[in-house]
Amino acid sequence: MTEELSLEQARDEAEGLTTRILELRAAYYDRDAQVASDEEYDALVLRLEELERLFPELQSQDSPTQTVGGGVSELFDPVVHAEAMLSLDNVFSEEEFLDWATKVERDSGRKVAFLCELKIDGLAINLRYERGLLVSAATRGNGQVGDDVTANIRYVPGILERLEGEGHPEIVEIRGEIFLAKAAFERLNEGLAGFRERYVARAEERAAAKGRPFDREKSEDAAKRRFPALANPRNAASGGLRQQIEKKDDELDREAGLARLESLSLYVHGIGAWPDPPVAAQSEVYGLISGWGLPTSPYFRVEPDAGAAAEFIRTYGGEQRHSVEHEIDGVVVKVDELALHEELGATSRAPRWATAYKYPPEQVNTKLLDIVVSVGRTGRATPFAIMEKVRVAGSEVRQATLHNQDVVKVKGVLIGDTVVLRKAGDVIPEVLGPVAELRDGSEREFVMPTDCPECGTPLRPMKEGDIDLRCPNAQSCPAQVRGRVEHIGSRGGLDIEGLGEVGAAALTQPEVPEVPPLMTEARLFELTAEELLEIEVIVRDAETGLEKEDEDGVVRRRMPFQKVRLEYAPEAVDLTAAERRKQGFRKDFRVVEPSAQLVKLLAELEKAKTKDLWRQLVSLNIRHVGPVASRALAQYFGSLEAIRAATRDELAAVDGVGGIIADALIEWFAVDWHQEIVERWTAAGVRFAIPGHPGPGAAAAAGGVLAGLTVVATGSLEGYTREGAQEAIIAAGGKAASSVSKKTDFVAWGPGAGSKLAKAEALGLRLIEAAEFRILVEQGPDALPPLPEPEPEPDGEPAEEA
DNA sequence: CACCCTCGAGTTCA
DNA sequence: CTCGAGGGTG
Repeated sequence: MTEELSLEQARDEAEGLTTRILELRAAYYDRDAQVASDEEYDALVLRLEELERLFPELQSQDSPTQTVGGGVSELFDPVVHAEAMLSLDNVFSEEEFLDWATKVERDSGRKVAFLCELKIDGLAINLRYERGLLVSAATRGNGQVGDDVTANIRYVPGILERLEGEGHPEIVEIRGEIFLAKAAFERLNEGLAGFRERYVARAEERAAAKGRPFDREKSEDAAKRRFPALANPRNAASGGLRQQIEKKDDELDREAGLARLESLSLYVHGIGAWPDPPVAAQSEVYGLISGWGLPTSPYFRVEPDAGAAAEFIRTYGGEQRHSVEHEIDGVVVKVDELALHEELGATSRAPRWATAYKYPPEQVNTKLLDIVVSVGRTGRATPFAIMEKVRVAGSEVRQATLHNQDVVKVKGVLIGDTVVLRKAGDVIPEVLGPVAELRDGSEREFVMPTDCPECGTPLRPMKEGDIDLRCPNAQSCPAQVRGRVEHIGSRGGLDIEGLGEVGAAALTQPEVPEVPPLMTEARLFELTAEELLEIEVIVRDAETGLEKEDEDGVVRRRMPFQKVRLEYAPEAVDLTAAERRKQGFRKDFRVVEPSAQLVKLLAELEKAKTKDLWRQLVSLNIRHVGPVASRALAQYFGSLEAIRAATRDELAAVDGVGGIIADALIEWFAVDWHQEIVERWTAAGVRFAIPGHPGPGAAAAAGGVLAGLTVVATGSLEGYTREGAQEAIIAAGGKAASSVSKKTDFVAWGPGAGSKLAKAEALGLRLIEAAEFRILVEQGPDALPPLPEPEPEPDGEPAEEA
């Protein structure tokens, strides 16, 4: 998909396609002569799907791609709506919205008030009442004809068989939205887990009764297929309403089906054709409907002008979006005055007096192309999803972790599935689950490999009962060595420039046969320019993946002191590790364009030899020994030799170190190849000591202006790097904590501060900014300007002022 | 036995 | 930056 397409072009094309598809469908349902071949129809739908993948914001619930199996399903009787359920035109930005509002005001020739309401991400429904009695409930379908779901709808709370109150017309179509509230969605998913358990228990009983053997695993799989976890509220609502509830004779099936229906909610938001309404404004219609006993949304407001309406849109697009009980995909803005509806009229597909402001989707559908397994520095084998690139919550996502094989199973995703993707906490991509309705049978199950994908060693759990599988070949598994070397070079470790992801891969990847790679990190500090100069990689064409050749033959470039740009190579994904290496791919990347920088890396390595002891300790990659424990140990013992010589009790005596960490240290030092690392690093000149340290047990002279105080820094503090701020706190004798708790004394914050600042505010902690932070670490807390007396009264927080 | 904290892993962005 | 796991501390 290399086409360049603007959003506008795509939208125009999608609208054309939508119209054409709906026409064809209508023709089909009117039993008209076939106006197009099935292939032509399919091609239209395919193209629309492709556009919606490229531009998820074009996707809407009334899109023909969202109605399964070509719109109105054969499983349900068709219902012809008395009045067509029009869709709404969409706007995607404040600018577009204001343009629309301006036009409406101009066409109206007077001041217009707008009714704003949250657009629920659910299913549109049309309820037909005759003489106050519910006669049918239908989905929107194609706008003209929908699916009859009357049998199901009766179980949805809030639906009335008979309208209450007075004054309803003889025949009335009431439009609303069926949805699953977020909390109900959570509860329903928990409930489904219960059904799975009951299903398995029943299968076991039945097997026992018949004296047949019982295969628990198989039964659990069957339970998962029968009562699958639900991916997201919208799909769950849609699936729930489209059950064949009356045909379910199995007790569990029926019960689960009812639970799904009873979890749904309804809000009504309009009335179909109604020639002489007794009210003058749309907002009053809601009062009327409420009077008949049907639920209306509490999230609506009449705004006096377009500016106020835009404010409403902004409010619910931001912070408030998550505080609403249900998912929101936008705001519907209607002209409030009913008389104007007539005047403004409608186009063939949408009224002119209303528009839908669409928020950027937080959840999108995308294709799960593959599930591959990677091994990290600790040897843990982690499956992750490779998806068709898709934009979600403001960035493009292609990968998401699936943690382990159990999570893959629980989520129920198959390779080839269309999956629902979101960003948890707006940052971390997460696969929620499959859209099972869109399966075509070509999907296949993910099988967790039994062997390490990089070194072939059989994977196994570390301890009995562990879900995580690990590669036990810690010493020489390329993935683990690479990971450890990268960790050594990282900022939290020895902070070596040039030894990041690429550098580590280049040094450890045993892909050039004539040069021995770093088989473990033991040789890291013995590297010489001569040796490094030998390492070469084959340059490949980014398009074809073929080896590049010049007049001397295959082009080879030197590594790793040559800067390399890596590019994602999807074609490498299906290869085994050995094949990948042979073909010159690094993991799933290919080398695109090398260029020079060696001396720098060697100089950096040289510098690292005399860096702080705690950094060197971190670089040994000992379980549970991160920067904090390392600092404590380094400060207390003063040298690696002293730590190595210490007993378990002596180690555990250090503040912040307990039995487990002590054990981890002792076990680490007992391993031969670990000792070799220490020996060779020492021989190469790594200092492993704090110069002038008096020796073990000499507790750090507790001093400094911040003694006994805990400070957390968050966001960017002017004049400090993230690291620098921590150093400053520690240098002043304070504790630099990584998370905010009520034991925190000060929270220094700057631009970009996130949840930590929010938490600090909630806890009522003392907040300081960069300038005050400087005073704090240089002169101590007493030098800070006094806190203004907190007003005992109104309106909470004092405004923060610079 | 509660907290509260750190570790470790994963991800994408500027 | 966030989460879960599992550590340490009071």
